[in-house]
Amino acid sequence: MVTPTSHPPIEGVPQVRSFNRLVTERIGALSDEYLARGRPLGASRLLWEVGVAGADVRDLRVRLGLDSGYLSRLLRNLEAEGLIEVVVSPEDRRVRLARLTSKGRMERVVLDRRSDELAESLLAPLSEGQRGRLVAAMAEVERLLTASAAELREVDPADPDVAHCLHEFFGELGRRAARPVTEEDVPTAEDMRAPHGVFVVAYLKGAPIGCAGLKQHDGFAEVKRMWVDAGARGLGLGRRLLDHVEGLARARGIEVLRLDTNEHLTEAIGMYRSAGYEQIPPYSDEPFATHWFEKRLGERGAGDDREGGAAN
Amino acid sequence: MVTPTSHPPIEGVPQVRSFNRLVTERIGALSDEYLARGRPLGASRLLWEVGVAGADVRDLRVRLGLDSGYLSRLLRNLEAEGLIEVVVSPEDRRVRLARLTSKGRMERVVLDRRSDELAESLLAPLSEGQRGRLVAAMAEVERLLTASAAELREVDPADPDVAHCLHEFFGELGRRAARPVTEEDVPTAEDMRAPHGVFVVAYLKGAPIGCAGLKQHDGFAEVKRMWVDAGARGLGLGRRLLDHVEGLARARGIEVLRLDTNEHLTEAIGMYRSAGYEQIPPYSDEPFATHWFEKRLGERGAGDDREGGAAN
DNA sequence: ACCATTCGCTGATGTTAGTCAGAGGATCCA
DNA sequence: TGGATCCTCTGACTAACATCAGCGAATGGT
Repeated sequence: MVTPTSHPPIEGVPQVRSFNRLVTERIGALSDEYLARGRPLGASRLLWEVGVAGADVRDLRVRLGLDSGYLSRLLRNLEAEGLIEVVVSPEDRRVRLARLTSKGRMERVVLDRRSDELAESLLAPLSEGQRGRLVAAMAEVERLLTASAAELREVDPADPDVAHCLHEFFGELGRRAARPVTEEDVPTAEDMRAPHGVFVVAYLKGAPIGCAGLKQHDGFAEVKRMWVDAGARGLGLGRRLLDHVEGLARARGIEVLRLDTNEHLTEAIGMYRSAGYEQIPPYSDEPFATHWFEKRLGERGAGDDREGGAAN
Repeated sequence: MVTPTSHPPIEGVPQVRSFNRLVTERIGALSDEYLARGRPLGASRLLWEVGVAGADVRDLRVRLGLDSGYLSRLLRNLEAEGLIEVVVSPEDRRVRLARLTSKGRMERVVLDRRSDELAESLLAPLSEGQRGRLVAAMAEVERLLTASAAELREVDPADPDVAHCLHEFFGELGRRAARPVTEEDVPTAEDMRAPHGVFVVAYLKGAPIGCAGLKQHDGFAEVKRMWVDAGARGLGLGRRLLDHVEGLARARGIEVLRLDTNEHLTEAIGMYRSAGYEQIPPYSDEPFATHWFEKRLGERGAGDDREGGAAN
């Protein structure tokens, strides 16, 4: 799935390797020590994932990425310890529901405490100032690794994930522009199906968190439905989507990209400008459009050195 | 071993926990995927540790923290794959020496490449600027986690680690002061044995990387032999050692601390001043002493909130 | 009413990781 | 020279972490 760019060497690889080594050793070893309470670590994780609200077994399987049989066994072990109980779901009697017993809830509290202690054991030896810097640096690493984990995929416009994205997109547009948007106002992405267009969805841990579409016209192509989930902003994902779509357009020999947007989407407008788009007169009559932009795609230049054009 | 401070809640615990979760999942899962080349991960790690120069089995056992029997088995597996060969050491025929065959060296190169690819796969989706920030933040996390992993232990002055520290200390002192120091000039730490003093050594991964001693006199105590290994500077270890020794002194009811130092140890002098030590007239005639300092220990105040006094 | 599918469970089986006791040879020290 | 110690290996064992095939009950679509 991941195709590391091969030719231009990426700066910082040794530092990343060194980080990986240190962090997996230190954090990994400590986690075991703190969290395996006489129980296999997998069971502790499972206990945690069941959570106070309970969860159905199907979800747990997906979340933890476990084999159905294996999970079943783990559940029975926890059940034997009296920490959880598994009952059939009232809605679908094939589905089973795991939830914590009161003993299980107590154990979960203990686990929570142990997690805190693990974190404290890392912070405790440091001075006040060092702690602050460590926490800040960890937050930065976390943000950027999250950004890096986002994956772009070309998706068929009929995919439910596309509908989700468009729904969110128009929902926000309506809110920002203070114009109510009903279900029927939300268009499909059928006009961006295969030969005449592409629809790209950004995923994080399997959930769609952004999108962008490309629609070909005569002599130019149009970038449409640029959206990034509110919870995933600030990760540079919008720019990445745009770069990706531009790469796809370039690969198809397209030389001019256009797009329209709404005056209330200020961050988007800023991003388009900084990506080299210039404002042009209206070329469409989309309901929400207030600003129109255009960019000539030259040869791949500086700043385009990622995502490998049409790859991924 | 680690005793998390219990009462004053430590800031940043949730952030650290979140970081731990993300990093173990993301890096851990990726590591497996990239490095387990059809071989158990442990074997790959071992192959790596044997290294181009070869290593004797005893060292490997310590470095990887493996059981003697288990390691033996792993070695035989690698041997069966034709990746290493194990021969008896010429110096001590009990000891066995593992070294890579040419096939093993090639495999190690592949492993190296895979590690690079792992790192690249994290960096590749990011923009130039994000990469720079990620690498910088990783370096910061690594430095601070290393600092946090350093462990202070009270050690008997006869321990060979103490000799090592003093040797390094006087070596550097001689170099800085441009005055040759012979083996005989290096004193022992016998005057800091149990009831009349303490000697504290800082360890990182089992290796001594710093020290500080406390010697009790009438009416005051003296801090002596403050040293931090050149490779471990900038981690705040000097200050931590000093704080720790002050805590020990306080616990013994000592109210006045003195120390002498040499004009060429400028960082140390800076640290003493910032820790509240004030310059006083000479009180000793140590060969290298050029500056003398004193600090009155009051009640534990701000900035002393770590390491829990005499604990650890 | 039927069939395909979904869901969870069970049994069989395999690999990885790790522990423990002790054998056997080599070395060190008194 | 004789014990104590060191180093490695073997055999026996265990726990954790899976994978796979198939069963039986429930469900949804036609």
